Amino acid sequence: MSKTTIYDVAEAAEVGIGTVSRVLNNSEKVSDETRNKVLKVIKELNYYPNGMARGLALQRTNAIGVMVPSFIDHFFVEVLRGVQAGLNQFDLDLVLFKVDKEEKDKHINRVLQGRKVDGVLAITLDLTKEEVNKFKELDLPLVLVDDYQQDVNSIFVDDIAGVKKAISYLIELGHQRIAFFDGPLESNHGKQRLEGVKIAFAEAGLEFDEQLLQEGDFTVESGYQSMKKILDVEERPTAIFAASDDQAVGALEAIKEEGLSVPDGFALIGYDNIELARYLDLTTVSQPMFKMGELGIETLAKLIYSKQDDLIKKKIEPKLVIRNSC
Amino acid sequence: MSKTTIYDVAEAAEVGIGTVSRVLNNSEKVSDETRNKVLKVIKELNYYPNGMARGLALQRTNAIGVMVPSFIDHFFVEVLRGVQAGLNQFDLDLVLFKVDKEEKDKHINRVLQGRKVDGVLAITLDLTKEEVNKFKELDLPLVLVDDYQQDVNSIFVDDIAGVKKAISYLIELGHQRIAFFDGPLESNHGKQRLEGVKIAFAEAGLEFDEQLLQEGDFTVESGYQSMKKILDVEERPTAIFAASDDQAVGALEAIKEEGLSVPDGFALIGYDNIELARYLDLTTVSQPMFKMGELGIETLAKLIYSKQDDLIKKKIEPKLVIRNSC
DNA sequence: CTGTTAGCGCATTCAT
DNA sequence: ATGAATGCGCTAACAG
Repeated sequence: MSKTTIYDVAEAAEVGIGTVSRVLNNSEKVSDETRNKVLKVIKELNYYPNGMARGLALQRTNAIGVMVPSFIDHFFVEVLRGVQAGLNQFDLDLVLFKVDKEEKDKHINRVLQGRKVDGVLAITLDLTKEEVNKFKELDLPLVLVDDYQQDVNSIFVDDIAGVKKAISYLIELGHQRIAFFDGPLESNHGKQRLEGVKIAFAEAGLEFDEQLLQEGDFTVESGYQSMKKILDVEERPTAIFAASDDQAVGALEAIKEEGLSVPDGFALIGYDNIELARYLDLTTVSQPMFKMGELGIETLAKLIYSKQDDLIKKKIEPKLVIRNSC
Repeated sequence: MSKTTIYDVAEAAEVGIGTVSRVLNNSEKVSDETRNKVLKVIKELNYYPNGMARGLALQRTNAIGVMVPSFIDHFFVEVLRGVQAGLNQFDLDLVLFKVDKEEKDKHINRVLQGRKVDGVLAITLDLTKEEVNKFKELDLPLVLVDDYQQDVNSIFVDDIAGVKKAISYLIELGHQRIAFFDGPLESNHGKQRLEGVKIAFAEAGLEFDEQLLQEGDFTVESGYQSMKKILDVEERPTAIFAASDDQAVGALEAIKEEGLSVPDGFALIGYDNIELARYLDLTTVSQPMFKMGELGIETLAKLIYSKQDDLIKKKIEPKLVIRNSC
């Protein structure tokens, strides 16, 4: 029972393997009679075609790769769920590749050259132009999710719009001194979000005090440290805007340690709308993560299986979810 | 540049493809001179072997499959992280298969027969004997994670011990009427945990009031509904033990709606120790999810690549994490 | 030590 | 409509 091949089926059905292959691939050129005969044998023998062999012959794997940073958090889980939901419409396998920042090149090469997938979804990977080019050279379809690049298919959220919504809201509430806990300034998100902050201030006729900018890395610990520093500033801000909910959570801890609370001591806004935010009653910028995953694979599938080659870009609008932290 | 094959390398290096294959597979039987020559060409041409072809020839894919329920929650994410961590030691790809309860058979067959993986990790899948047998018939190594079966490799947590710890703790605190919100009674966990509850009561010389048993499905909504029902019972319990943290969260909501709180209105204990539990200050039974994932792939790798065929079973002890919800 | 050849399982011409 | 032959890219056994 260990391995039924197309030859076994052909023999049992008393036809050639070509015919079996045809019914397998729904070719029209088979008489109903033989088709049924073959189908019956296939069922009896519980036969399924070997994926590797089919891949080799077809030059197609029927699988898509999803590259994610080694750091798996709520964000990716949501995106992954979206990917899976989208995957249901197609008959594709999902290969998960973890990409360490330290060994980015090695990991990318592996995905690229192993040729085990027909296309790749790169989630929040901050790929460089050079890295993206490798995909082009090898003609492997690529879609960036939560990342953006000039001439690459991208599904991304309008960072600047999201940030502006948050800052504007705080300003409306009367806040003028607002601290901003950003992610790494060399990351796309870090840059974009800082720019958004500046724009929002400018549009309100105010100026952002760079003293109140803290560079961090989206983690709880980072938010905690940033808040500690802000508490030491001579003229404290009245509001905190964190570039991730995790950072907001960290900030909250530091605020509590100081004997203060939210929103009385500080107004606080996060980013991402992770599940925890609801329980903490944290106002935050919501990113449609599930949707991004879904759109991502839909886009990729289109690229791969309908040979579309025009650039596909989808910008998604984030929403401000207002709760009681400011 | 689109496709460099072993033939291109052989030609450029002026050797036969056999030789190239040998250096690729670190065969000792190649002179240093030719080896270096080939290696140089490989680098120049940026050549990587085609995974499909290699898989076909070797009857080995260098990938492992992870089957997960369609319902992806915190629990699974932690396990997956463990899997990835463990995967790092080996050079394996990870193929993720979602298994719908409704189409279990179809999905399992696909994994089984597609033959795109060398072995499978089945996480929290409540596989039947029959399903497990399919793997045996096809000689595809299988490791159950968070699931148990007589003669299958399994990494599992001692459910009964975990439940006993929770119930005993409540009894110590003086509670006698304890409601239990279980998962589906036809699931392994559902059965085990209920049994644990009964044992714990028996050992304390008490009897479990079946009226206080609520069957649910591990979700927040389920916990909410169960709590609603319990609030209608004539003689209310003083404590609630939920079979998942999510259920505990749902119960908490219902308790709050009733104008009561925890631990004053009810003592509350959850199960899983998800991240949220910490923030809710919820006492809960901790399952080492990350560890389970790590152990799972370690076990699987051993089965596949060192041809061990003795049954491997690992029982992990859960811990009671005491916080302030009771 | 190295080149050549025969599969691995399937899709796809090319004949018929 | 169908069977036989060829190739997908690679490994391994076989000669030399």
